[in-house]
Amino acid sequence: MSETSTGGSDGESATFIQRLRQAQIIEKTVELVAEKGYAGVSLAGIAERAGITKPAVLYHFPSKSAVVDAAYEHVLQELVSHVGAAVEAASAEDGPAAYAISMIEHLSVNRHHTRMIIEALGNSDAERDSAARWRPLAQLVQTARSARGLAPDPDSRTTALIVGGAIDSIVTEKLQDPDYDTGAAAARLAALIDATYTS
Amino acid sequence: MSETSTGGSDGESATFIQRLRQAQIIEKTVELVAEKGYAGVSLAGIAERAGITKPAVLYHFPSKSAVVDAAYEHVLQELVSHVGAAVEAASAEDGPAAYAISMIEHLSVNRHHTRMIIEALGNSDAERDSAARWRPLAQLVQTARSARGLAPDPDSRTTALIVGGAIDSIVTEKLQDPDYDTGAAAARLAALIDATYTS
DNA sequence: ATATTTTCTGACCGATCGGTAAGGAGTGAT
DNA sequence: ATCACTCCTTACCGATCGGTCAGAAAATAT
Repeated sequence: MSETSTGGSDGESATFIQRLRQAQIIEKTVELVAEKGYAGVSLAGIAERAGITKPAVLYHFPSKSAVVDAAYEHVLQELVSHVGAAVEAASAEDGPAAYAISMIEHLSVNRHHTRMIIEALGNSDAERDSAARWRPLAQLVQTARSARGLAPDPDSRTTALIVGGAIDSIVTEKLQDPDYDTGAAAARLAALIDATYTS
Repeated sequence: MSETSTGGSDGESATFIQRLRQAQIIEKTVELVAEKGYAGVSLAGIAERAGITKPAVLYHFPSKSAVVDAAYEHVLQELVSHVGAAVEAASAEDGPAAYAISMIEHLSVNRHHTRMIIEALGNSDAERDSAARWRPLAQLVQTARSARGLAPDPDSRTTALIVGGAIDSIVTEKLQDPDYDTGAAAARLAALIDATYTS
Protein backbone atom coordinates (compact mmCIF):
# COMPACT_ATOMS: atom_id res chain seq x y z
CA MET A 1 0.00 0.00 0.00
CA SER A 2 2.62 2.50 0.98
CA GLU A 3 5.60 0.75 -0.60
CA THR A 4 7.09 1.93 -3.85
CA SER A 5 9.13 -1.22 -4.25
CA THR A 6 9.99 -1.23 -7.97
CA GLY A 7 13.17 -0.14 -9.65
CA GLY A 8 14.56 2.73 -7.73
CA SER A 9 13.36 2.86 -4.20
CA ASP A 10 12.13 1.11 -1.11
CA GLY A 11 10.87 2.45 2.14
CA GLU A 12 14.27 2.17 3.76
CA SER A 13 16.67 3.71 1.25
CA ALA A 14 15.21 6.17 -1.30
CA THR A 15 17.89 8.54 -2.52
CA PHE A 16 17.22 12.26 -2.30
CA ILE A 17 16.85 12.76 -6.04
CA GLN A 18 14.29 9.99 -6.09
CA ARG A 19 12.30 11.80 -3.46
CA LEU A 20 12.37 14.88 -5.67
CA ARG A 21 10.99 13.05 -8.68
CA GLN A 22 8.41 11.29 -6.60
CA ALA A 23 7.30 14.57 -5.08
CA GLN A 24 7.00 16.05 -8.56
CA ILE A 25 4.91 13.12 -9.77
CA ILE A 26 2.71 13.35 -6.71
CA GLU A 27 2.20 17.07 -7.22
CA LYS A 28 1.07 16.61 -10.79
CA THR A 29 -1.13 13.71 -9.80
CA VAL A 30 -2.90 15.88 -7.24
CA GLU A 31 -3.48 18.48 -9.91
CA LEU A 32 -4.89 15.97 -12.34
CA VAL A 33 -7.18 14.30 -9.85
CA ALA A 34 -8.41 17.74 -8.82
CA GLU A 35 -9.05 18.76 -12.41
CA LYS A 36 -10.31 15.67 -14.17
CA GLY A 37 -11.61 13.62 -11.28
CA TYR A 38 -10.52 10.26 -10.09
CA ALA A 39 -11.80 8.51 -13.20
CA GLY A 40 -10.03 10.81 -15.61
CA VAL A 41 -6.55 10.14 -14.33
CA SER A 42 -4.23 7.97 -16.41
CA LEU A 43 -0.55 7.10 -16.18
CA ALA A 44 0.03 8.71 -19.56
CA GLY A 45 -1.62 11.89 -18.37
CA ILE A 46 0.47 12.01 -15.23
CA ALA A 47 3.65 11.39 -17.19
CA GLU A 48 2.85 14.07 -19.76
CA ARG A 49 2.07 16.64 -17.08
CA ALA A 50 5.33 15.83 -15.34
CA GLY A 51 7.29 16.11 -18.59
CA ILE A 52 8.39 12.47 -18.60
CA THR A 53 7.07 9.23 -20.04
CA LYS A 54 4.78 6.62 -18.67
CA PRO A 55 7.40 3.98 -17.83
CA ALA A 56 9.34 6.63 -15.95
CA VAL A 57 6.40 7.03 -13.62
CA LEU A 58 6.24 3.29 -13.18
CA TYR A 59 9.92 3.30 -12.39
CA HIS A 60 9.27 5.35 -9.29
CA PHE A 61 5.98 3.76 -8.37
CA PRO A 62 4.93 0.14 -8.79
CA SER A 63 1.46 0.87 -10.16
CA LYS A 64 -1.05 3.57 -10.91
CA SER A 65 -2.93 3.02 -7.69
CA ALA A 66 0.32 3.43 -5.78
CA VAL A 67 0.78 6.85 -7.34
CA VAL A 68 -2.72 7.98 -6.52
CA ASP A 69 -2.55 6.55 -3.01
CA ALA A 70 0.71 8.36 -2.38
CA ALA A 71 -0.77 11.61 -3.66
CA TYR A 72 -3.78 11.19 -1.42
CA GLU A 73 -1.64 10.46 1.62
CA HIS A 74 0.51 13.49 0.88
CA VAL A 75 -2.50 15.78 0.76
CA LEU A 76 -3.97 14.35 3.94
CA GLN A 77 -0.67 14.67 5.77
CA GLU A 78 -0.35 18.33 4.87
CA LEU A 79 -3.87 18.99 6.04
CA VAL A 80 -3.35 17.17 9.32
CA SER A 81 -0.09 18.95 10.08
CA HIS A 82 -1.57 22.36 9.31
CA VAL A 83 -4.69 21.86 11.39
CA GLY A 84 -2.73 20.21 14.16
CA ALA A 85 -0.45 23.21 14.46
CA ALA A 86 -3.40 25.60 14.54
CA VAL A 87 -5.17 23.63 17.23
CA GLU A 88 -2.05 23.39 19.32
CA ALA A 89 -1.63 27.15 19.15
CA ALA A 90 -5.24 27.82 20.15
CA SER A 91 -6.54 27.82 23.67
CA ALA A 92 -8.44 24.84 25.01
CA GLU A 93 -11.73 26.71 25.05
CA ASP A 94 -12.02 27.55 21.38
CA GLY A 95 -10.51 24.23 20.33
CA PRO A 96 -13.25 23.00 18.03
CA ALA A 97 -13.74 26.38 16.43
CA ALA A 98 -10.00 26.66 15.83
CA TYR A 99 -10.05 23.23 14.28
CA ALA A 100 -12.83 24.13 11.92
CA ILE A 101 -11.43 27.53 11.05
CA SER A 102 -7.92 26.33 10.33
CA MET A 103 -9.26 23.46 8.28
CA ILE A 104 -11.40 25.73 6.16
CA GLU A 105 -8.47 28.11 5.90
CA HIS A 106 -6.04 25.52 4.68
CA LEU A 107 -8.42 23.90 2.23
CA SER A 108 -9.56 27.25 0.88
CA VAL A 109 -6.01 28.06 -0.12
CA ASN A 110 -4.97 24.64 -1.40
CA ARG A 111 -7.83 24.04 -3.75
CA HIS A 112 -6.24 21.14 -5.55
CA HIS A 113 -5.91 19.40 -2.22
CA THR A 114 -9.56 19.95 -1.44
CA ARG A 115 -10.75 18.45 -4.67
CA MET A 116 -8.37 15.57 -4.32
CA ILE A 117 -9.75 14.76 -0.88
CA ILE A 118 -13.30 15.04 -2.07
CA GLU A 119 -12.59 12.80 -5.03
CA ALA A 120 -10.72 10.26 -2.96
CA LEU A 121 -13.42 10.07 -0.33
CA GLY A 122 -16.00 9.38 -2.99
CA ASN A 123 -13.95 6.67 -4.60
CA SER A 124 -14.40 3.02 -3.87
CA ASP A 125 -10.74 2.14 -3.55
CA ALA A 126 -9.75 4.97 -1.26
CA GLU A 127 -10.42 5.64 2.38
CA ARG A 128 -14.07 5.64 3.23
CA ASP A 129 -13.95 5.62 7.00
CA SER A 130 -15.47 8.99 7.71
CA ALA A 131 -15.68 8.12 11.39
CA ALA A 132 -11.92 7.69 11.57
CA ARG A 133 -11.52 10.79 9.45
CA TRP A 134 -13.34 13.06 11.87
CA ARG A 135 -12.33 11.26 15.05
CA PRO A 136 -9.69 13.85 15.99
CA LEU A 137 -12.41 16.45 15.72
CA ALA A 138 -14.66 14.48 18.06
CA GLN A 139 -11.87 14.32 20.62
CA LEU A 140 -11.36 18.05 20.34
CA VAL A 141 -15.02 18.64 21.01
CA GLN A 142 -14.82 16.56 24.15
CA THR A 143 -11.70 18.32 25.35
CA ALA A 144 -13.27 21.72 24.87
CA ARG A 145 -16.43 20.66 26.67
CA SER A 146 -14.58 19.45 29.72
CA ALA A 147 -12.51 22.63 29.68
CA ARG A 148 -15.76 24.52 30.06
CA GLY A 149 -16.93 22.24 32.85
CA LEU A 150 -19.68 20.68 30.74
CA ALA A 151 -20.67 17.06 30.73
CA PRO A 152 -19.22 14.97 27.90
CA ASP A 153 -21.00 15.21 24.58
CA PRO A 154 -23.53 12.38 24.62
CA ASP A 155 -22.99 11.79 20.90
CA SER A 156 -19.63 13.18 19.90
CA ARG A 157 -19.68 10.98 16.85
CA THR A 158 -22.66 12.79 15.43
CA THR A 159 -21.25 16.14 16.44
CA ALA A 160 -18.04 15.39 14.63
CA LEU A 161 -19.96 14.25 11.58
CA ILE A 162 -22.04 17.40 11.51
CA VAL A 163 -19.06 19.70 11.87
CA GLY A 164 -16.94 17.72 9.45
CA GLY A 165 -19.67 17.61 6.86
CA ALA A 166 -20.26 21.31 7.21
CA ILE A 167 -16.57 21.94 6.58
CA ASP A 168 -16.71 19.76 3.50
CA SER A 169 -19.65 21.66 2.16
CA ILE A 170 -18.22 25.10 2.81
CA VAL A 171 -14.90 24.25 1.24
CA THR A 172 -16.60 22.75 -1.79
CA GLU A 173 -18.57 25.93 -2.21
CA LYS A 174 -15.36 27.94 -2.04
CA LEU A 175 -14.01 25.81 -4.85
CA GLN A 176 -16.85 26.85 -7.11
CA ASP A 177 -17.05 30.45 -6.04
CA PRO A 178 -13.64 31.91 -5.18
CA ASP A 179 -15.34 35.06 -3.92
CA TYR A 180 -17.24 33.17 -1.25
CA ASP A 181 -16.27 34.46 2.20
CA THR A 182 -14.99 31.40 4.03
CA GLY A 183 -13.91 33.56 6.94
CA ALA A 184 -17.49 34.55 7.66
CA ALA A 185 -18.60 30.97 7.10
CA ALA A 186 -16.02 29.71 9.56
CA ALA A 187 -17.16 32.25 12.14
CA ARG A 188 -20.78 31.22 11.69
CA LEU A 189 -19.89 27.56 11.99
CA ALA A 190 -17.91 28.31 15.12
CA ALA A 191 -20.92 30.13 16.59
CA LEU A 192 -23.11 27.13 15.85
CA ILE A 193 -20.63 24.83 17.51
CA ASP A 194 -20.63 27.08 20.54
CA ALA A 195 -24.41 26.91 20.62
CA THR A 196 -24.32 23.14 20.95
CA TYR A 197 -22.33 23.52 24.15
CA THR A 198 -25.17 25.13 25.99
CA SER A 199 -27.80 22.60 25.01
CA MET B 1 -28.35 16.01 -21.95
CA SER B 2 -31.77 14.66 -21.07
CA GLU B 3 -32.72 13.26 -24.49
CA THR B 4 -32.52 9.60 -25.30
CA SER B 5 -32.80 10.27 -29.01
CA THR B 6 -31.33 7.08 -30.57
CA GLY B 7 -33.10 4.02 -31.86
CA GLY B 8 -36.18 3.54 -29.82
CA SER B 9 -37.42 6.65 -28.20
CA ASP B 10 -37.68 10.37 -28.02
CA GLY B 11 -39.16 12.60 -25.44
CA GLU B 12 -42.49 12.70 -27.19
CA SER B 13 -43.35 9.08 -27.95
CA ALA B 14 -41.59 6.35 -25.89
CA THR B 15 -43.61 3.15 -25.92
CA PHE B 16 -44.52 1.55 -22.60
CA ILE B 17 -42.18 -1.41 -23.05
CA GLN B 18 -39.34 0.99 -23.74
CA ARG B 19 -40.04 2.75 -20.49
CA LEU B 20 -39.84 -0.59 -18.73
CA ARG B 21 -36.47 -1.46 -20.21
CA GLN B 22 -35.11 2.00 -19.58
CA ALA B 23 -36.24 1.83 -15.98
CA GLN B 24 -34.55 -1.54 -15.62
CA ILE B 25 -31.32 -0.25 -17.11
CA ILE B 26 -31.42 2.80 -14.87
CA GLU B 27 -32.01 0.66 -11.81
CA LYS B 28 -29.01 -1.54 -12.54
CA THR B 29 -26.90 1.50 -13.34
CA VAL B 30 -27.68 3.00 -9.96
CA GLU B 31 -26.64 -0.25 -8.32
CA LEU B 32 -23.38 -0.37 -10.23
CA VAL B 33 -22.44 3.22 -9.58
CA ALA B 34 -23.20 2.68 -5.91
CA GLU B 35 -21.07 -0.46 -5.75
CA LYS B 36 -18.12 0.20 -8.01
CA GLY B 37 -18.04 3.95 -8.11
CA TYR B 38 -18.39 6.26 -11.03
CA ALA B 39 -15.11 5.13 -12.57
CA GLY B 40 -15.92 1.45 -12.41
CA VAL B 41 -19.07 1.63 -14.47
CA SER B 42 -18.98 0.33 -18.03
CA LEU B 43 -21.61 -0.28 -20.65
CA ALA B 44 -20.73 -3.97 -20.67
CA GLY B 45 -21.20 -4.13 -16.92
CA ILE B 46 -24.57 -2.44 -17.08
CA ALA B 47 -25.69 -4.74 -19.88
CA GLU B 48 -24.57 -7.87 -18.05
CA ARG B 49 -26.31 -6.83 -14.85
CA ALA B 50 -29.49 -6.16 -16.79
CA GLY B 51 -29.29 -9.52 -18.57
CA ILE B 52 -28.91 -8.01 -22.03
CA THR B 53 -26.00 -7.02 -24.25
CA LYS B 54 -24.10 -3.80 -24.64
CA PRO B 55 -25.68 -2.62 -27.92
CA ALA B 56 -29.10 -3.22 -26.39
CA VAL B 57 -28.28 -0.59 -23.80
CA LEU B 58 -27.13 1.75 -26.54
CA TYR B 59 -30.39 1.10 -28.34
CA HIS B 60 -32.30 2.68 -25.48
CA PHE B 61 -29.77 5.36 -24.68
CA PRO B 62 -27.53 7.26 -27.08
CA SER B 63 -24.37 6.99 -24.99
CA LYS B 64 -22.95 5.83 -21.69
CA SER B 65 -23.10 9.29 -20.17
CA ALA B 66 -26.78 9.49 -21.10
CA VAL B 67 -27.41 6.32 -19.12
CA VAL B 68 -25.57 7.58 -16.07
CA ASP B 69 -27.17 11.01 -16.31
CA ALA B 70 -30.61 9.46 -16.51
CA ALA B 71 -29.84 7.29 -13.49
CA TYR B 72 -28.64 10.31 -11.55
CA GLU B 73 -31.71 12.32 -12.45
CA HIS B 74 -33.96 9.46 -11.43
CA VAL B 75 -32.35 9.23 -8.02
CA LEU B 76 -32.48 12.98 -7.48
CA GLN B 77 -36.12 13.12 -8.50
CA GLU B 78 -37.09 10.43 -6.02
CA LEU B 79 -35.25 12.25 -3.26
CA VAL B 80 -36.84 15.57 -4.10
CA SER B 81 -40.35 14.15 -4.23
CA HIS B 82 -39.90 12.35 -0.92
CA VAL B 83 -38.49 15.35 0.90
CA GLY B 84 -40.98 17.67 -0.73
CA ALA B 85 -43.88 15.61 0.52
CA ALA B 86 -42.46 15.51 4.04
CA VAL B 87 -41.90 19.26 4.12
CA GLU B 88 -45.38 19.93 2.82
CA ALA B 89 -46.85 17.78 5.58
CA ALA B 90 -44.84 19.52 8.30
CA SER B 91 -45.79 22.79 9.91
CA ALA B 92 -44.05 25.99 8.93
CA GLU B 93 -42.20 26.22 12.22
CA ASP B 94 -40.28 22.96 12.06
CA GLY B 95 -39.76 23.26 8.31
CA PRO B 96 -35.98 23.05 8.16
CA ALA B 97 -35.84 20.25 10.70
CA ALA B 98 -38.46 18.29 8.78
CA TYR B 99 -36.44 18.82 5.63
CA ALA B 100 -33.29 17.45 7.21
CA ILE B 101 -35.01 14.57 8.94
CA SER B 102 -36.91 13.37 5.90
CA MET B 103 -33.81 13.66 3.77
CA ILE B 104 -31.77 11.57 6.16
CA GLU B 105 -34.68 9.16 6.41
CA HIS B 106 -35.00 8.65 2.70
CA LEU B 107 -31.28 8.33 2.04
CA SER B 108 -30.80 5.97 4.96
CA VAL B 109 -33.25 3.55 3.41
CA ASN B 110 -32.21 3.90 -0.24
CA ARG B 111 -28.51 3.31 0.16
CA HIS B 112 -27.82 2.80 -3.50
CA HIS B 113 -29.30 6.19 -4.14
CA THR B 114 -27.12 7.78 -1.51
CA ARG B 115 -23.94 6.40 -2.96
CA MET B 116 -25.00 7.34 -6.41
CA ILE B 117 -25.55 10.93 -5.35
CA ILE B 118 -22.25 11.07 -3.54
CA GLU B 119 -20.42 9.64 -6.51
CA ALA B 120 -22.14 11.92 -8.96
CA LEU B 121 -21.47 15.01 -6.91
CA GLY B 122 -17.80 14.16 -6.78
CA ASN B 123 -17.58 13.58 -10.51
CA SER B 124 -16.35 16.19 -12.89
CA ASP B 125 -19.02 15.69 -15.52
CA ALA B 126 -21.96 15.71 -13.15
CA GLU B 127 -23.62 18.46 -11.19
CA ARG B 128 -21.23 20.38 -9.02
CA ASP B 129 -23.31 23.34 -8.09
CA SER B 130 -23.73 22.77 -4.39
CA ALA B 131 -25.27 26.19 -4.00
CA ALA B 132 -28.09 25.27 -6.36
CA ARG B 133 -28.31 21.91 -4.70
CA TRP B 134 -29.03 23.30 -1.25
CA ARG B 135 -30.93 26.36 -2.40
CA PRO B 136 -34.34 24.91 -1.53
CA LEU B 137 -33.02 24.31 1.96
CA ALA B 138 -31.90 27.91 2.25
CA GLN B 139 -35.36 29.08 1.22
CA LEU B 140 -36.92 26.84 3.82
CA VAL B 141 -34.73 28.33 6.50
CA GLN B 142 -35.83 31.80 5.53
CA THR B 143 -39.49 30.83 5.47
CA ALA B 144 -39.28 29.30 8.92
CA ARG B 145 -37.46 32.34 10.28
CA SER B 146 -40.13 34.73 9.08
CA ALA B 147 -42.81 32.41 10.45
CA ARG B 148 -41.21 32.87 13.85
CA GLY B 149 -41.05 36.61 13.41
CA LEU B 150 -37.26 36.66 13.16
CA ALA B 151 -35.20 38.80 10.86
CA PRO B 152 -33.97 37.10 7.66
CA ASP B 153 -30.87 34.98 8.00
CA PRO B 154 -27.96 37.28 7.16
CA ASP B 155 -26.13 34.42 5.47
CA SER B 156 -28.63 31.78 4.46
CA ARG B 157 -26.17 30.49 1.94
CA THR B 158 -23.72 29.46 4.63
CA THR B 159 -26.50 28.07 6.78
CA ALA B 160 -27.73 25.93 3.93
CA LEU B 161 -24.22 24.74 3.25
CA ILE B 162 -23.65 23.78 6.86
CA VAL B 163 -26.91 21.89 7.16
CA GLY B 164 -26.57 20.26 3.76
CA GLY B 165 -23.02 19.18 4.45
CA ALA B 166 -24.02 17.76 7.79
CA ILE B 167 -26.73 15.69 6.09
CA ASP B 168 -24.19 14.41 3.60
CA SER B 169 -21.86 13.39 6.35
CA ILE B 170 -24.46 11.65 8.46
CA VAL B 171 -25.85 9.72 5.53
CA THR B 172 -22.38 8.66 4.47
CA GLU B 173 -21.71 7.39 7.95
CA LYS B 174 -24.94 5.41 7.87
CA LEU B 175 -23.74 3.80 4.67
CA GLN B 176 -20.66 2.46 6.40
CA ASP B 177 -22.29 1.53 9.67
CA PRO B 178 -25.86 0.33 9.23
CA ASP B 179 -26.28 0.31 13.01
CA TYR B 180 -25.66 4.02 13.26
CA ASP B 181 -28.71 5.75 14.72
CA THR B 182 -29.68 8.29 12.10
CA GLY B 183 -32.82 9.12 14.04
CA ALA B 184 -30.80 10.46 16.94
CA ALA B 185 -28.46 12.19 14.52
CA ALA B 186 -31.38 13.85 12.75
CA ALA B 187 -32.75 15.04 16.09
CA ARG B 188 -29.39 16.46 17.05
CA LEU B 189 -29.05 18.20 13.72
CA ALA B 190 -32.54 19.60 14.14
CA ALA B 191 -31.49 21.02 17.51
CA LEU B 192 -28.50 22.63 15.85
CA ILE B 193 -30.73 24.11 13.20
CA ASP B 194 -32.95 25.49 15.90
CA ALA B 195 -29.90 27.14 17.40
CA THR B 196 -29.47 29.15 14.22
CA TYR B 197 -32.81 30.83 14.92
CA THR B 198 -31.67 32.38 18.16
CA SER B 199 -28.25 33.49 17.11
C1' DA C 1 38.87 6.61 -20.28
C1' DT C 2 36.38 2.75 -18.81
C1' DA C 3 33.02 0.38 -16.21
C1' DT C 4 28.90 0.44 -13.37
C1' DT C 5 24.73 1.90 -11.73
C1' DT C 6 20.79 4.94 -11.89
C1' DT C 7 17.30 6.91 -14.59
C1' DC C 8 14.59 7.06 -18.42
C1' DT C 9 12.68 6.13 -23.37
C1' DG C 10 10.44 3.77 -27.57
C1' DA C 11 8.07 -0.08 -28.75
C1' DC C 12 5.01 -3.24 -27.63
C1' DC C 13 1.52 -6.41 -25.05
C1' DG C 14 -3.25 -8.11 -23.91
C1' DA C 15 -7.42 -6.28 -22.07
C1' DT C 16 -11.04 -3.23 -22.04
C1' DC C 17 -13.18 0.95 -23.23
C1' DG C 18 -17.37 3.43 -25.85
C1' DG C 19 -19.56 2.98 -29.99
C1' DT C 20 -21.01 1.11 -34.85
C1' DA C 21 -22.59 -2.07 -38.69
C1' DA C 22 -25.35 -5.63 -40.24
C1' DG C 23 -28.63 -8.69 -39.65
C1' DG C 24 -31.78 -12.17 -37.19
C1' DA C 25 -36.11 -13.06 -34.17
C1' DG C 26 -40.49 -11.76 -33.12
C1' DT C 27 -44.95 -9.34 -33.90
C1' DG C 28 -48.72 -7.25 -36.45
C1' DA C 29 -50.79 -5.52 -40.71
C1' DT C 30 -52.03 -6.30 -45.37
C1' DA D 1 -46.70 -14.85 -48.04
C1' DT D 2 -44.61 -10.68 -47.40
C1' DC D 3 -43.69 -6.33 -45.84
C1' DA D 4 -42.71 -3.24 -42.02
C1' DC D 5 -41.31 -2.28 -37.62
C1' DT D 6 -39.42 -3.00 -32.97
C1' DC D 7 -35.97 -5.02 -30.19
C1' DC D 8 -31.99 -7.28 -29.69
C1' DT D 9 -27.68 -10.09 -30.98
C1' DT D 10 -22.96 -11.30 -32.87
C1' DA D 11 -19.04 -9.34 -34.68
C1' DC D 12 -16.18 -5.83 -35.10
C1' DC D 13 -13.84 -1.00 -35.01
C1' DG D 14 -10.22 2.36 -33.33
C1' DA D 15 -8.66 4.25 -29.08
C1' DT D 16 -6.95 3.95 -24.68
C1' DC D 17 -6.08 1.58 -20.57
C1' DG D 18 -2.25 -0.34 -17.06
C1' DG D 19 1.88 -2.58 -17.38
C1' DT D 20 6.34 -4.96 -19.38
C1' DC D 21 10.80 -5.25 -21.77
C1' DA D 22 15.16 -4.28 -23.92
C1' DG D 23 18.17 -1.01 -24.30
C1' DA D 24 19.75 4.07 -24.79
C1' DA D 25 21.19 8.19 -22.14
C1' DA D 26 23.03 10.21 -18.15
C1' DA D 27 25.33 10.28 -14.11
C1' DT D 28 28.82 8.29 -10.83
C1' DA D 29 32.72 5.77 -9.63
C1' DT D 30 37.30 4.01 -10.44
